[in-house]
Amino acid sequence: MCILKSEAAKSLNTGELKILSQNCVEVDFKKDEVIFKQNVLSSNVIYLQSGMVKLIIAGPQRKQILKIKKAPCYIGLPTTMGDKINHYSAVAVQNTRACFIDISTFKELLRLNPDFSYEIIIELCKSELDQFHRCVNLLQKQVFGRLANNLIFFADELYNSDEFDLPLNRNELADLVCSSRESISRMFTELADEKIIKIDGKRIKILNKEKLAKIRDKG
Amino acid sequence: MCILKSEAAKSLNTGELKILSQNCVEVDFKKDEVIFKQNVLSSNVIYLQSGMVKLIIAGPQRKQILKIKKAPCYIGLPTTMGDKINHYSAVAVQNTRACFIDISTFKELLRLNPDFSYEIIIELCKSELDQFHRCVNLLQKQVFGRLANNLIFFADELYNSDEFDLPLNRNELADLVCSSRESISRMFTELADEKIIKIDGKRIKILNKEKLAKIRDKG
DNA sequence: CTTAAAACGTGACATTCCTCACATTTTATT
DNA sequence: AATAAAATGTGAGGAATGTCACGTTTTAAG
Repeated sequence: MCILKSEAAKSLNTGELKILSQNCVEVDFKKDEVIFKQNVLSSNVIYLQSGMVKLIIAGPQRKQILKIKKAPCYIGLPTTMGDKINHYSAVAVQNTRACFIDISTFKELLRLNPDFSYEIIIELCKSELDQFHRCVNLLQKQVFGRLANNLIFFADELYNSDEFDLPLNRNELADLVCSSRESISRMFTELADEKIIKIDGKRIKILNKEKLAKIRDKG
Repeated sequence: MCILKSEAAKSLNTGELKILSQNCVEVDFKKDEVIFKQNVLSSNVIYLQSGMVKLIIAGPQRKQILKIKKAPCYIGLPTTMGDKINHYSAVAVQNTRACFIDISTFKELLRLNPDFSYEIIIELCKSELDQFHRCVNLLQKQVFGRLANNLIFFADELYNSDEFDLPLNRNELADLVCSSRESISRMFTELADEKIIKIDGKRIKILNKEKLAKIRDKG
């Protein structure tokens, strides 16, 4: 049963786990499949078992990739609990397995088990702090710094390796750092020219992480 | 007792309210006084009884005003529960009365009362959704749109009036919309020239709200 | 009331980076 | 393999806006 692996679920007892297992459906998604959609009624809390997902919001001018999340984690907690309607979409960037928990079941568990609630509260708080930092970073740095920031995030947080396949194409990278496809292209070639990264299509290898970190930090 | 007025506190019973009242201190702050400070150990959840507060984070290049919050509300919930150290500061922008709740008391209440936990969860979720929208707005709009957005926010959400005294000076407005003092100045004069607003020092009167809303929406 | 300090307004200039246009490469489809 | 479609790279030009410099106004302090 999927959610068993969740931190928060450790605090559930056998009876509660049974409730959960009876109201929880596992679904597989292929790359680019939509897991939930902005403006649609939200009725499930989703726990990612495996894979990776991008959260996308339709902004006033263009779409914006809010963040990329890797299993294991919850997705859509704020949008499911915070409003009746989804405020953003979730799309698989790899093959992904997700566990859909009915919202009333989830609420029931929160009510039954304060420890579970507590874990969820901590998770929400951390996520909001994270969001503050991400936002300030995007706002105050120039495109170069924002791109470097994300490349290092990919290497350190998503793939645990300095060589990886980009989870996004150039257009989506632009949507992630709020720039344009052309600028991303230009910066990639510049980073490659300076031997900071090596690029081959979607394949990225970070050659000089100190320099890249300097670009990230200087903005 | 201050926190009685909180939505979440409605779910507390008499015994729980007693615990709360015995571990809760009211403090008054004058304009510009610091309520809590970034990078300092966080040990209290704060409930604003009256007044108004700005949340400020030190960004990579400059300071950033995350948001302005008006009583009654909690402040610092994410930063107190999400980490040991404050990730941002809170400063009064008016005379403000705040209720400091010891964090262990707060956690105790969360554990005792699932309804209270639930209310906090909902509040955190809404706040994160809000933060997503604010962030995307700041990222995708030009300075004009961001400024217009905030002027309308001041009028509609903070003061419930189209005439008000700005809670921030020009420099702080720049920190709020991530721009420069000079740009804010120039935009104010331009908005005044077009008879969209009337300015007299800190006093602002919105003369043509439709036009202002158009500027906000067009970016 | 006087004076210093802070806040504010405005012009000139430089920089970042977006947009448009088009060529090239890669991927998908038949 | 041939063709279409999508993704990518690159140059030129322009718009938005930050920075610097300086003058003026407002506020605070003595």
